Amino acid sequence: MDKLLLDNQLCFPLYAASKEIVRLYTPYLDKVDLTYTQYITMMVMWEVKEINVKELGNRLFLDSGTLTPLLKKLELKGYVERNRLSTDERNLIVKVTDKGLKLKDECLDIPSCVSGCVNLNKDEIANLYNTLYKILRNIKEEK
Amino acid sequence: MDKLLLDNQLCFPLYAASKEIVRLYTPYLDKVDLTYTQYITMMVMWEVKEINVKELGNRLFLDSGTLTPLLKKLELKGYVERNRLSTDERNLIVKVTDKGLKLKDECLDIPSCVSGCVNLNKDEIANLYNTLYKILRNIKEEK
DNA sequence: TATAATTAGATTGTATACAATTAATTAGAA
DNA sequence: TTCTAATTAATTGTATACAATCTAATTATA
Repeated sequence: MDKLLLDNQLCFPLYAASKEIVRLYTPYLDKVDLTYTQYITMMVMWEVKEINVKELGNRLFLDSGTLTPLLKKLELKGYVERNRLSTDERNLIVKVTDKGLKLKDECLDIPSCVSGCVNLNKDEIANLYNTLYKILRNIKEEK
Repeated sequence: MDKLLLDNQLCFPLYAASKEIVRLYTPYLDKVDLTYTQYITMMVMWEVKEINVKELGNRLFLDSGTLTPLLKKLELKGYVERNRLSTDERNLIVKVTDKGLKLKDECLDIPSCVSGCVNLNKDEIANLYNTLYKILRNIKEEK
């Protein structure tokens, strides 16, 4: 068995499926002028309202090299504010604006639109979800 | 149930796990001077020896915007040759070189190194593999 | 056969990703 | 307290990704 055959890789379909699903989001995200990465960033902001870059990066598995320019764009669009924490100026606090909160209403239908295209049954969804988070936990533990 | 909560997304752990696993490859791929995308491209080349950009893109779920610069880099490293098909000059034929074939020997241990870190059992691997390819098939059908 | 339509790659522009480094700030130890 | 270590973002550089456009080559068709 050839371990270097593309068909024998687990990572490749993961990589490809991830990209293809993100691509499915594009037409819907275009309508609200967000990229996929900006969209998941806003999800965190809708949930926590306020967070520093470090913790945001932990949740999204992204570092400041990705987040700094991305957050500047979200700030330009008026969805978040960026301010240093007065008690510890190393921390940049990202805070969702009213406009940012309102954006959520426009995104409500996006998840169902995309999940329709992926077309998995409930068991497959649950198993996939659990396995993916198991992978993420395993990798995080080894750091 | 909040459909726009990050924890309720299926795409997000897919996106994050994909990135994290690709990152696991990096130290091993650095040793053979390949990026992950270059690595999966070489996998196809090891299998088929010769292919045009279009078909390569179909297999890898990548387009010429990604592949053209990537293939030029692989050519610079001496792993592939790029030549137009004389019978139809629109086609660029990518052909693996002897040096490219030899590279495979240096990559033999990479899959097992990475799969060790992911740490899933056989059933989980099989289920994940099947579900991911089901997603890819479903998305491809809808195009 | 002349022209329109199609096809295959290449190019352009925008937006990630991430390693490595830097800068500013704070915490901690001598 | 003073100076070193650690922490947090920002920056730099390289490599994807991909939509949109462009160019050249080929095919289809009126």
